[in-house]
This record gives sequence, structure tokens and C-alpha cells, in this order.
Amino acid sequence: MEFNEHKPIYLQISDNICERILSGEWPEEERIPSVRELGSILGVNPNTILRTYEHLTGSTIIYNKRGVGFFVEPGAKKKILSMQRDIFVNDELPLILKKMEMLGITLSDLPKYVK
Amino acid sequence: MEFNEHKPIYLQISDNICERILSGEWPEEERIPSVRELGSILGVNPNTILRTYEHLTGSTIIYNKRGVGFFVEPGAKKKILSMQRDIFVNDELPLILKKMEMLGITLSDLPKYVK
Amino acid sequence: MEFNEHKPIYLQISDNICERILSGEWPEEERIPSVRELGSILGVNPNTILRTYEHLTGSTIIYNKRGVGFFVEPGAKKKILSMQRDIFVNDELPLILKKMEMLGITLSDLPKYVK
Amino acid sequence: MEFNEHKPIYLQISDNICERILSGEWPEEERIPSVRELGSILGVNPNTILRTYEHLTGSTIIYNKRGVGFFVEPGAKKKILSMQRDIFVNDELPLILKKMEMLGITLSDLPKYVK
DNA sequence: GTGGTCTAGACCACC
DNA sequence: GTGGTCTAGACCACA
Repeated sequence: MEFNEHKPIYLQISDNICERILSGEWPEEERIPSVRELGSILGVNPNTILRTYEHLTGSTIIYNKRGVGFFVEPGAKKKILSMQRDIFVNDELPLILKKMEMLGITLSDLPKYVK
Repeated sequence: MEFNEHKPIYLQISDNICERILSGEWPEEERIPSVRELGSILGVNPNTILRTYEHLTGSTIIYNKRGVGFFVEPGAKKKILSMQRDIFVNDELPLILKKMEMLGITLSDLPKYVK
Repeated sequence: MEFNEHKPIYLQISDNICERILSGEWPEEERIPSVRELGSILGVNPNTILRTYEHLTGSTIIYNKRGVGFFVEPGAKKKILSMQRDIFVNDELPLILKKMEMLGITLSDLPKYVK
Repeated sequence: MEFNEHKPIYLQISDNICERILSGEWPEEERIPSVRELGSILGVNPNTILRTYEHLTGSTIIYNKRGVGFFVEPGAKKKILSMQRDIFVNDELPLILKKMEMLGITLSDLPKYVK
């Protein structure tokens, strides 16, 4: 997996996992790869994966069965959607719009940039 | 000057300087404050300012006259705008659009969220 | 390590590292010492080593794996050679030839001066 | 006048003056421009020119008549030639040859690079 | 006066 | 453990 320069790797992995859950690749209630497995798949230290899992556990998107592994929470998809929607609309969108104004790009210009 | 938590101070100062150049407060071809001056104005160590200036020099937004000081490059405004536009269109916008798709938000929904 | 008077230490270390890479002492793809390690080996402040590493990263001769360390870029040897050859042929050689002309020394005189 | 990055400006001007003397543009025994004049011609602080003149005075290539100006020493051309020849053969040439060896360039390759 | 280099040491996020 | 940022302060060559 390729990582962006300035965002912590564990958060980038977190985003990646959310996408997998949303897409149904990792269904609710099912076990996800162990810290070691995913670490070796992504070429990343298991500690980093653990941090990701802790982060997602804190948002009740996954949960841990001791000695067994991590599982996707029931309702995870809904949760992810509402959380990310909130963040997007309240935090990110205002910044985006401000920047677009600075750059002289309007909403009606956007379709031009969609590939 | 107030600094944001998680972005390096020297980059925040860099952004700030770009804004000053764009606004015309620091015109092209003119000398900008010395590292010591600006450091004491912003309450920041001169080394940190120097780092900012090195960063901006690397982007040919300012240049150095040895023993004299730093000056705004001719064409700096155009350069800043085109750089920021590039980053926005090529790096940020695709991620934004991807996320919007994931969240089920379309371009035509956006005007709703503008205050 | 002994340092020359008038060239910055961080650049001298940079040259030294390039030699190590060229000689194969530090092979491509392999990890090089941490800033603290190399600093204590060379008797130099870690910040100075970091500066060297940043400089070499900028020339894509080494790269950083976050939280792990710096590594020699694949193709670093070739890159170093071609960079140095470029500088020599395009920047230094013209000056040398100009000076030789001024001094009345011709190319065919040179073998006389080789010990 | 354009200045090289890493060599002090006052030395670059010194080289430039030596060339003028060798070429006969500034003949022996004749007055050369005042510190202020040359400074404004080259776009450089007069202090820098003064430093150049002091440097050349120290090598008895020019001399000062108090209240009148600086003059080219009689015998300056010969002096410059022998000094520069010495430096070139003893100091610079060995370094050049060493670097050429490192880069795999031989003396017989050189004519190729002459424009 | 200017920037440039270097040190010592601290603190931090991240792996 | 890793690098990255920042400070304080020193020293220097140069303009």
C-alpha cells in the first residue's frame, strides 16, 4: 500500500478499512485479519496496525474478542457513513469552499475536473 | 501570530507569507523582513523563520541577495496561485470527489451546504 | 572524521556518504545508520546529520521509511555518478578550460603535470 | 554581473579584475575605477569592492595612491600569471584529476567536451 | 547589518 | 526505537 506523506499511516489504514467495510468486502459481524496478518499484507509494522485497530475500536467500528481477534461491529456501515458525513460537511467542506474561492474556482467549474 | 496545533510552524508562516504576497502587502521585487525581524515580530526563533525562507526559496517564491536579505521573486503571485491550483485540482479534488461518492453526496448537493 | 575548514560539515558528510554508497559499503535498498547513531560515530550533532539526510533525500539518493529509518535508494549509485559527471562537465570543466587558456596551458600540456 | 552561488562575491570580482588586467583592458600603471564607480557598475555594495581592492593590494596586483585612487601595479600581468599558474598546477589540477578518475573520464576524453 | 552553520537539548508524533 | 520540529544561543563569513 502507498502512503501519503503527511498523514499518519495508522489513520490512512483506518480510512482504508472503513472503505472495505462500506464496500462490503469486510462484512459486519465478521472477523478481520489479525494485526500480524494485515501488517505483513500492507508492509507495515504490526504495532501500527494495532494502533489502527485501537482507533477503530474507540469509534465502535470494530470490536475485540480477547484471544480470538477483531470483528466488524454490527451497524458499522451506518456509523461510518454518519461520522464521515458529519466531518465532511462541518469541517472539511467549509475549508474546501474557502480555498476554492481563493483560487477562483466556482462550484460550477467542478464538473470540468471530474475525470 | 496564532499557530495551529498539528502543522509545523514554519509551514504555517510560509502560508502566511504567501497570503501577504498575494494580497500585495509584500510586493514583488521588494525586500521582506530579515529572519531576526520577522522572528521577533511573530515571537518565533529566527532559525524557524530561516527554515521558512529556505522552503520558499526552494519554490522560487522568494530569493536571497547575499548579505542584504530576502526578496519576493518577480512573478511570485502567479507562481503561488498556479501551485496551489495544481495541488488542489490534482491531489485534493480527486480525494474529495471519491469521498463524496462514498458518502452519497453529489455535486448538485453541494449548494445546500453553503452557508 | 576530519572536517575541512570552509565547506559545511553537513555537505562533507553528504559527500562521504556518497562515497560509501559508490564503494558498496552501504548497498542500495539497505538501511543506513540513524541520525543519532551516525552523529555519535562522527562526533557531530544529530541535527547536522538530519540535515545531511534531508539534503540527500532531496536528491533522491536516500529515502525515509517513517519510524524506521533512512534507506539507500535503488539506483543511487547510478544517480550519484551521473549527477557528479553532469556538474563536472557542464559547470566545472568550462571554467577549467577557460582558466587554462588564460594561463597558456593546453590540453596536451596536462600529461606533464600528472605525477 | 552574475555571481556564483558558493564563492564569495569579492573573490569573484577579484578574478574578474585579473582577467581585465591580463586582457589589457586595464593596463598596468593606470587608474582603475573607484570603489563607488565599480560598485554601481556591478550592482554591488562599495564595501564589497573595497574588500576586493584590499585583497588585490595584498597580492601587489594593484596599489593605492591616497586621495587619488587605485592603480594597476607595474608587472601585474606577470604576477597574476605566475600566481594563478602555481595555484592551478599545485592545488587545483590534482583535485581535478582525482575527480576525473572517480568519474571514469580520462585526459583523452577531454577534447570531446570542448565546445 | 545579513544569512548560514552548528550545538545542545527539549518535546513530540509515530512506527 | 525512529525522524521532525523548535528553541536558545553561539560563532562565522560576507555585504
